[in-house]
Amino acid sequence: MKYNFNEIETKWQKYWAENKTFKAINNSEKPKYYVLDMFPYPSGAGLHVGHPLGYIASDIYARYKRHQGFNVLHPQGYDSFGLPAEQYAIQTGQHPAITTAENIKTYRRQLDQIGFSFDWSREVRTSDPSYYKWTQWIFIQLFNSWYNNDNNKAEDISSLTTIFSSEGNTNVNAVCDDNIESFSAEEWNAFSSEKQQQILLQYRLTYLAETEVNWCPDLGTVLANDEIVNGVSERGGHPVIRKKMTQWSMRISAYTERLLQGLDTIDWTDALKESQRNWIGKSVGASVTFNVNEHDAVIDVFTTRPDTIFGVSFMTLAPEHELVSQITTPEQKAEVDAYILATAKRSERDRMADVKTISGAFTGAYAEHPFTKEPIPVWIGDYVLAGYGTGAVMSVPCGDERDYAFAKHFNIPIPNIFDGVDISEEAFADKANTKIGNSDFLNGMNYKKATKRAIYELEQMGQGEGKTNYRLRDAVFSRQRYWGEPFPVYYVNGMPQMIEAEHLPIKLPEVEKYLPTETGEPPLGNATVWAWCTETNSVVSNDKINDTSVFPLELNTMPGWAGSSFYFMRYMDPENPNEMASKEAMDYWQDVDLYIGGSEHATGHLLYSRFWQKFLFDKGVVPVDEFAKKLINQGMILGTSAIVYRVSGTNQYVSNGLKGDFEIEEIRVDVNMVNSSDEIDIEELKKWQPQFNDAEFILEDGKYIVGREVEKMSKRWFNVVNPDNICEQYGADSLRLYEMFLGPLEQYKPWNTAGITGVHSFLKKLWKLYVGENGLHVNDATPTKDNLKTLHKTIKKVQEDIENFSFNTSVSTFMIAVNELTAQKCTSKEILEPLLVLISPYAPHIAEELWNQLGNNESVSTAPFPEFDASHLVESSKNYPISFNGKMRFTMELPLDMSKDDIEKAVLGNEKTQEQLGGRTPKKVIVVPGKIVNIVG
RNA sequence: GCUCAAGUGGCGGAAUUGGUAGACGCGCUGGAUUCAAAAUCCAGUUUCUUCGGAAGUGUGGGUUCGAUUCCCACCUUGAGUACCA
Repeated sequence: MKYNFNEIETKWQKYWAENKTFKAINNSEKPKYYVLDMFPYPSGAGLHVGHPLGYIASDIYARYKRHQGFNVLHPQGYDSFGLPAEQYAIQTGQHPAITTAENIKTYRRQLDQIGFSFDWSREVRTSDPSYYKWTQWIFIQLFNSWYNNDNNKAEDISSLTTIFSSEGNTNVNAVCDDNIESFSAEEWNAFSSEKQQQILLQYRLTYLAETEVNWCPDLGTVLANDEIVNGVSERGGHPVIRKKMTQWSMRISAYTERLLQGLDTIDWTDALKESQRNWIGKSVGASVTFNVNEHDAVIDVFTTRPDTIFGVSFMTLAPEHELVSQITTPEQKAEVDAYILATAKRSERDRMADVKTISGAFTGAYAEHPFTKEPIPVWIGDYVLAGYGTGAVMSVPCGDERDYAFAKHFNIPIPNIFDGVDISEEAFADKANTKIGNSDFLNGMNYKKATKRAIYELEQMGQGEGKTNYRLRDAVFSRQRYWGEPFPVYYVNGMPQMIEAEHLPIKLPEVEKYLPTETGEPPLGNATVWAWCTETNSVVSNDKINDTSVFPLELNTMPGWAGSSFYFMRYMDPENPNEMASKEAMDYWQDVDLYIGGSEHATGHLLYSRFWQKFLFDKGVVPVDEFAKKLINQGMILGTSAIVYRVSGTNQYVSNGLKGDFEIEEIRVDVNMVNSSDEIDIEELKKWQPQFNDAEFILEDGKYIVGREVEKMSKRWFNVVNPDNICEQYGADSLRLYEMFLGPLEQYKPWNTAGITGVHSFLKKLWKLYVGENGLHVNDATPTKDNLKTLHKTIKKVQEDIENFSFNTSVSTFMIAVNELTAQKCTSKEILEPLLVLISPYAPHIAEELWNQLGNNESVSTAPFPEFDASHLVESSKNYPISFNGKMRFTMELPLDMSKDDIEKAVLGNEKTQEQLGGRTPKKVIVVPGKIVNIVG
């Protein structure tokens, strides 16, 4: 009987689906274990071999945990709202729901053929109304909450209005907008309802505000900070400009400190934690207020070095700073205006790229130093960013490189306030080795002391206070797109109102066109049935809008990260129509034990999810405030592109080895036309694209050899390898083993189809170990010592590997085990049966088939993981390596229970040792028990 | 610029309390089988070598009887971040 992988794999995939082998139950005697993958966005291109890498790893772990007796939750679903489906709809008019459903079908087929142990009964789709009902529900919860700094948690908005109506807002310690006017209880109660709503918006955890946002004209939408890379949009690389718009925002700033501290409680990689820390960007320092001379104005600055306040010799404002026009003197106006114009013309990107050029302008105004009362010139400069801190800095040229360079460039004095430090060449920014001088009451103090004292003095004068600043901004939550969650919001007199939870979901309306309207409104502006009737509590036609009961609905939709910020909780109870998930389900599953996914989500999905989880925890909805205990980032599988070389200006193509003699252009061609020796099939190439139809080829040794380049697997490089082909040719088990065998999980590694024959022939050998020409040749023979040794060292190694996520090395371990057992002619069931359990997480189909052939009726996945017995590995003696002066010379068999002294005697009495020593007496003999004997002569 | 990670055969990669470097696989070489090919099996495969050995884990130092592993400096590559006051 041959190893017919196609037949076996189809058979068992069908069996698992029909028997619901991997269905997880929400209560069990067994301990729970939750293994989660980052769910995919179902793109039109389908899966390539790079996509399943993380899924295979998590599947191995999930199957391993089942063998260990855990009740395992291992779900999968689709992040199915998003831009590509919408852009496809704009081009073709096809409804995104239809294309998305088609894509999901392809994904499901491709995932199924790899043999994952997902519990598909728990599938979620973020674009499904029964799912986004809960996305909308969470939005309403956020709207109805404020953040109380006194007890450090989110509270219901009703507790805030209670305080307002009894004592006003002066004692409220909340995370809210800046510049809130204070009011008394009487004033609050006298405010109109609209005014009250306006004020509450400044406290709510999601709020509507006119803010400066990142507007991407080409995409026709605003973007969050994490969707912008190097000043252009992450998707498509379009330019992004700053623009003031009224938008929904999420008050994630309320959670900065808890998001930071929570990182210490979870087992995520240091790199990932570090990038979240950087993104949050905490810096501790002080805010200082400088009075502007001859103006009724103050400049607030944030500084991390209040200890250097006596070193201030000028101040710098961002060119966009609101005070600039107010304080600029008539003489300086022309220069300042010209500078502002020049910087406005430069794109964000130019400004970032060019950090060396120093530029700025003097406003003519002076501020007053809070202690010395000296006048300080006020400049503007584009090295100060409007978006960070207050958009103004106190410049201390002796202690900051940028201030130093600016001062040098404009000939501003550089007073030295550091004792015994030479600042004639560069600034001294070292906090640790500072002794302050020339600074009145700070003289002689170190950084720590001086900082404390300076803040104290500033507070005494009412000119400043200790302050912590964060880089993390509130997250803009509106998108001007069609294919996203609609907001459960309608407007009465311009004020947003929430639709009551019992009327959710508010389903996405049908539209004729998916593009924004001519007036710049989002695509939902094209909907004709998109108004809310408060009498019937339903969506009605726009033409019924009146002032009393029918109101316009919000036209924006939610961003991509909304639906992915709680899906891991919904998996626990995905069909529940009454709750996001039942309390029993959440109490049972608690959180994700192992989360595997790409590191590109470090500052997006993974930060927002933590934010929502903490909020839902505050509200008592979820039982824990970090959703994933452990997280692993899998690396990427790269493609190996194939390149042909066209001789410039001709239709001739030159082989790789000869290209040096020509002026050439590189053209990437489909890797599937190239064999493992980098030789391309010329006939296929000619047919592949019209430009090659009558091309001529300059060959080497009668062949055309392509060039190779390792890069991201992508359609545009024609280097995509489809898992369908691999499964068909070698089987899913080969694919699974090979993806693991390629290298460490976290690493980036190139795909090379040629290498798969190694793991494939291993599976054939494994099959042959069990099945011969005339059927199964496994019997009840008593295992030999060698059999047991092979089995148990394999158990030990595989278990260690899985627990350390070193899946690549256990594939080698299996190969060695099968080779050894084959050489030992092992037929013993006692050995061969547990071996299948070890292999089944990696290659489940073949394991299931052989397990079944051995006469088991239950799935192999229900079998316990074999127990390791060290006694089979213990030896009575060991080959000790003997070295002379550190050089390995020979080995010597010695009993394991021998004492140190006896080993020394035995070694020195040995003939070979005598030979090595050549009559000399050794100075020293070093014995490391169980390892080595070293003789020093 | 800063932060982090990594540098081992032709290639992917093994090797952790510091103890025989190159496991396992690909590729390559030779052989068996075959009319031939594929498949399969066997042997070999770090480099140099006067066949005794010698050198060898990015480079240069250090600690140690002994270093791929620990320490210092440097070089290279990759990732992240970037005027954050």
